[in-house]
Amino acid sequence: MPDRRARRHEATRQEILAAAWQLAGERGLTGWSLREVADAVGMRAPSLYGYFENKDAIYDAMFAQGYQQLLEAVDGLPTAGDPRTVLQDVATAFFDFYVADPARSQLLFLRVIPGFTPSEGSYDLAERTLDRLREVLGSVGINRPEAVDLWTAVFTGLASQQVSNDPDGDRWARLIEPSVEMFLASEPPAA
Amino acid sequence: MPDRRARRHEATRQEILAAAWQLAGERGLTGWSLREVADAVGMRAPSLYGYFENKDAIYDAMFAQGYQQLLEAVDGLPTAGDPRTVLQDVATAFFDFYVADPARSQLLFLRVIPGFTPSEGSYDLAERTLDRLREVLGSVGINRPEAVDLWTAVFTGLASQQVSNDPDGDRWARLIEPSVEMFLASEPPAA
DNA sequence: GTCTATAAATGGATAGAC
DNA sequence: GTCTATCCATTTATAGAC
Repeated sequence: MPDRRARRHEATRQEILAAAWQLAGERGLTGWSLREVADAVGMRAPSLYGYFENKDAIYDAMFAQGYQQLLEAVDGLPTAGDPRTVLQDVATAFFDFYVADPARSQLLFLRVIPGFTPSEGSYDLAERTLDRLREVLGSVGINRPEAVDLWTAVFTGLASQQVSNDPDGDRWARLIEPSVEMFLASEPPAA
Repeated sequence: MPDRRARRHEATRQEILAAAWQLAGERGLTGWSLREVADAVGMRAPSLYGYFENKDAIYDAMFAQGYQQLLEAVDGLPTAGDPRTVLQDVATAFFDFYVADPARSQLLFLRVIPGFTPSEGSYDLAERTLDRLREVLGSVGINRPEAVDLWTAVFTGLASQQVSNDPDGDRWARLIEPSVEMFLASEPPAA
């Protein structure tokens, strides 16, 4: 068990990240400054440097945290069982995750921040998340690498269109089910 | 025929836009300043204000120009004929357009710039481009609005995955043809 | 039409006191 | 661990001379 000081430090880090997420959600992924984050947690900007080396380190922690959240969302899903049901569930979970926080999705799935590259550790987490998706799809007989790539393209595409072109509606959300059917028809699960 | 002065003015505007595209391509859509654009065209930053009201006006002109380019790419495509061929052509044309300039694609298809909204005129151009796509798809019997939405989702998805996850390869490009087949199987062209 | 000069604000980041 | 003070660079944008 870590000592009190280390835990307090970690708690403050989380507060800072929460404030950054909030601002990113309100003003766009790149639409906030360190001063604003500091204000939001009741600090002055220089104090942030006791918790993060620089702004990119905050983005990196957000990147890792975002994939951690996605990993948990995918982990909570049932595997095996009726392929149609499993695929609808994972498709819906991913879609919901994507549209729930468009700024987060830009950070995780698009290359939007000039000069920012995730650290090796954060990137590993992204890999593990994709591995977990492969497990879920594999559990219902979707194993071809090309099928997995097609799956990610279709559902990032649906979610991205939803966010960009109908942010308050469900124009593309309604296409999740037909998309799964389309996918299943062209990619019949192997035994 | 406009007088020499107006034409020179327009030519300089185009030079400025070309420089902005170049910088956006090299450093990301938001990774450049007015000063750098000015340098690239051999001006000082304040002189740009003789051609564009502000930076967002440059983004707006780029937005319009990008959709103009897409419109021309779609207009150059054959309509009618074998549905499979027509759809492969339009899918490939769109995919190539998207990956040819990821910064342009972020501007046109994603909401990446904090605070920027295209002007009404520029947005109209985007609408006309989508109308033209509807014509092409309609020419081979794809008319249902949901089918068009699904089409845009699938192919923005493929292209976006290609750019973000395999920028120098063809991992998702190779899925264009199977995706068209998948789409056709689930959305048989109406007579 | 382009320049110099500069405003006015904002940004990330560091030094050093407490 | 947090602060004040400040650096230093950068940004968009304007005023006014040439």
